[in-house]
Amino acid sequence: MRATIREVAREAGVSPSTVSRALSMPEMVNPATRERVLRVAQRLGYAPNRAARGLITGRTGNLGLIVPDLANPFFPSVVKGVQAKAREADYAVFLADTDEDPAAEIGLIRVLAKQVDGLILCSPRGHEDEIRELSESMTLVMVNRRFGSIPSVVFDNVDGMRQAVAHLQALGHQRAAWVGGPRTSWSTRDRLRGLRAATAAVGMELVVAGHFPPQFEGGVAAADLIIASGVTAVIAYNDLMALGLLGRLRDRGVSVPQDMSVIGIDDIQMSSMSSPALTTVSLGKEQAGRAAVDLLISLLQQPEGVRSARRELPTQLLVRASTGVARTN
Amino acid sequence: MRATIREVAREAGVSPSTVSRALSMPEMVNPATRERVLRVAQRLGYAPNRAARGLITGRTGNLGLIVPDLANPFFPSVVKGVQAKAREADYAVFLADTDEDPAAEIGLIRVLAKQVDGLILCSPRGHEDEIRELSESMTLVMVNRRFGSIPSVVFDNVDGMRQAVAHLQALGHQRAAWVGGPRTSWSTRDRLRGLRAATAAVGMELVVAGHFPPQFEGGVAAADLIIASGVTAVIAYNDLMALGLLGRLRDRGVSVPQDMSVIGIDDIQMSSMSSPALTTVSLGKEQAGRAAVDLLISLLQQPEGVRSARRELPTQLLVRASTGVARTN
DNA sequence: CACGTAGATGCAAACGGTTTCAGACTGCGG
DNA sequence: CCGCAGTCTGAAACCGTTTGCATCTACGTG
Repeated sequence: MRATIREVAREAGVSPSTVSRALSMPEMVNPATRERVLRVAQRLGYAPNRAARGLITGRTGNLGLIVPDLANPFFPSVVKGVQAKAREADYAVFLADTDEDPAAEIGLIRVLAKQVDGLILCSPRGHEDEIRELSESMTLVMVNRRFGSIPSVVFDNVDGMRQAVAHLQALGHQRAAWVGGPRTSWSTRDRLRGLRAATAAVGMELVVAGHFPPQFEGGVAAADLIIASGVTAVIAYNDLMALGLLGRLRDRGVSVPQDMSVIGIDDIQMSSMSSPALTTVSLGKEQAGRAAVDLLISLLQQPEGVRSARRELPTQLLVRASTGVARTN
Repeated sequence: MRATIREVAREAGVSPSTVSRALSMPEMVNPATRERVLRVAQRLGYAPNRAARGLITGRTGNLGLIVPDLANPFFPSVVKGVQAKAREADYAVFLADTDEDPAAEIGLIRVLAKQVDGLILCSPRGHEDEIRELSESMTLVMVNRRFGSIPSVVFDNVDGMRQAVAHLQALGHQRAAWVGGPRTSWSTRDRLRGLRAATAAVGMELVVAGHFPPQFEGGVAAADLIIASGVTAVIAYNDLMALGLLGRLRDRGVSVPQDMSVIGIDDIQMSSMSSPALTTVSLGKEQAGRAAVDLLISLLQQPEGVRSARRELPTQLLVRASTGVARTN
């Protein structure tokens, strides 16, 4: 079927070793023969079998990427970034979706681990101990989570929350609510931490509404609590939930932004299309994917040096139509 | 690092061949030894190296999946379906995103082809000849496209369009417009074909607005043409475009559904969240992904039999708030 | 002219499995 | 006691590469 290195060798009148060298260590072979080999390889459409190569080199040329839920538009964006960067570096990407299930996550990591050089865990929900243990037997990078010395790419949630709070304060809000995401999500904790710091700094009161599924429905479910709490502004764990809030608030006759200001996080595409358009803390999602691949590849190339590295990406508040001057009673 | 078959063999006091058999042809080995081997394998955490196995068996246990654009929510859904089904069948999935670029598509197919047993091409934009040629050297399944005898999974666009037109007719519409997707998309042609048949059958006039990018912006761009055309209803190639239409219509002061009815296709999540909520032709996206994997695996298992197979999935009109009784002048 | 050296190439082993083939062992009938 | 069939098992070849080492050639040098 496909040409093998032996056929190329025979056709070019050299040994397989020479073909191999002509392709991967060009300076070790006579320019004339190299030229001849390359031409034959070209003609036969030869490309080395990566599995066979991986067998001996111990490197597969594959990356693994694990995400909690592709149905949340945040993740496809990250995947796109990973994909693009990996392709540039000539890596292929294995993708797995855990459906927000920590157990499935660990299982998938285990099975994928054997087929890749490195793994990117996007917003992993698994237990710290398990991830830490895995990180000792393979190189992995986390996105949207940080603990221990495991390499990671995260967003500057603290600054993002600071911007959001500053915006609300400028609009005269004095009490704001936080609608949290999954209990197992690191970023929900990190964001809440940032929010606490930011509200405390400006003397704003913060009402914490607890944990909800990180989906549209989660926002819908949280809305009535928010209305009852008497705040004039609400910040949601992500845009999907913020949009859910928006929907339910409208149904309840609470007009946004006159009666209530709503801020999301992520800047997914549809948040610019809602009505009112959603004010949100924008994250460089594709950029995070690319950064994770960068980090992973640099770790793979390091002989056995620093096993730790961290990147923190900036966040930016995008003011749209869902925030306004606080209602004064 | 990881246990090899030889270590298991030594530990269990048998030869590597026996270990191999104990694992993959259980009935060929004495129950007692098999038991012993399995226990040792379990204890050592042994799992066969798939690359090594693939080298000799010629099967990698991997599937490839190529999509035009993960940023369009249609595709993540399909990916999810593929992913889930593949995992059940113990296949790992390579994912690639072509960014709607036919050239990149062909390139990615070529590079992925060598590392997988089969390939799923979702809404491929490439040229028929190239795909046909590729299909001869490997097993592939297309989703959302059909030509020649290449195995495929498609939606029953004709019936979907029929339902949409029937709905519009019942509301009294006499002139409707079609906003097409990419020229290279098979389904845009297929849908238009269905639409032509359906409108002709009921004596409705159809205005074809041409081709637009299959994104929100494409719908925005098409909106003014639609308004100018004087129709009372419009059907868009996909929901993203329909949402773009909705947005621009509102900006232009055209109220939906009083002045204009809008129908999308795909039933992506956000179409139920827009205002007004979008009437759309719902497609079983995850189901399509699963069906494609099913098909692919059955093709792989066939000794060399029928190389062709087709599945057509039903479509269903979902009436929401963006369609209403035709405006009477 | 003998010799050391450097550059280019080939040989063969290795990677971690699977599979063919043949041999060892068992139990059984003659 | 021998032969035979049947069941298990092990040795070895193989998949397609890479790579350490040996070989060979040609060349410059003393």
